[in-house]
Amino acid sequence: DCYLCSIVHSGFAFPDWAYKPESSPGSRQIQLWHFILELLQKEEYQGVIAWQGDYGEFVIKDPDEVARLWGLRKCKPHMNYDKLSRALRYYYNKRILHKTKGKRFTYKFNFSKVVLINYPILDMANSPFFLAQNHFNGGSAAPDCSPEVRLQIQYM
DNA sequence: TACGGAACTC
DNA sequence: GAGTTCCGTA
Repeated sequence: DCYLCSIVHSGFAFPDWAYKPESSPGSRQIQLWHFILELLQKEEYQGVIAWQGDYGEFVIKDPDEVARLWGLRKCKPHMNYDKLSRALRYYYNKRILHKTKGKRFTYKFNFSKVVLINYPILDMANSPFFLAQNHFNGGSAAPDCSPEVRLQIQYM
């Protein structure tokens, strides 16, 4: 881990506010991208789904298993990767996710969008802080941080 | 494998 | 609104 990552890991936990399910009051049901982040957060699923490559990029290493777990959560015993991936594709227009072309089973989160969904008042796109953070991301201060660590740093 | 329309459900 | 199911297309 890089220096900043180790500080963040030792001092703070990743804030739930970045993706808490309660913040979508309209639909009580768990959202797929919440579920994906949930799996990504737990080390026991690293053989199934894991952060890999660019910031926000993750690979579904075992599509059948991810689909099975998702089906379990939603009580949809006939869930499969074909159906799950259709749901992921609906996130493209919403700008929550996009596909990493050429890389099999690889998608990428748009984290500024993910935070905006839960905390629209932050309106990062129009804040000077967002611009400063962009500059920060361009630098080499935190080259090896996972997206959640990067998010954490943005709000330190 | 990956995409996106269409009908359907909750 | 957020998927689920099914399917034609590349």
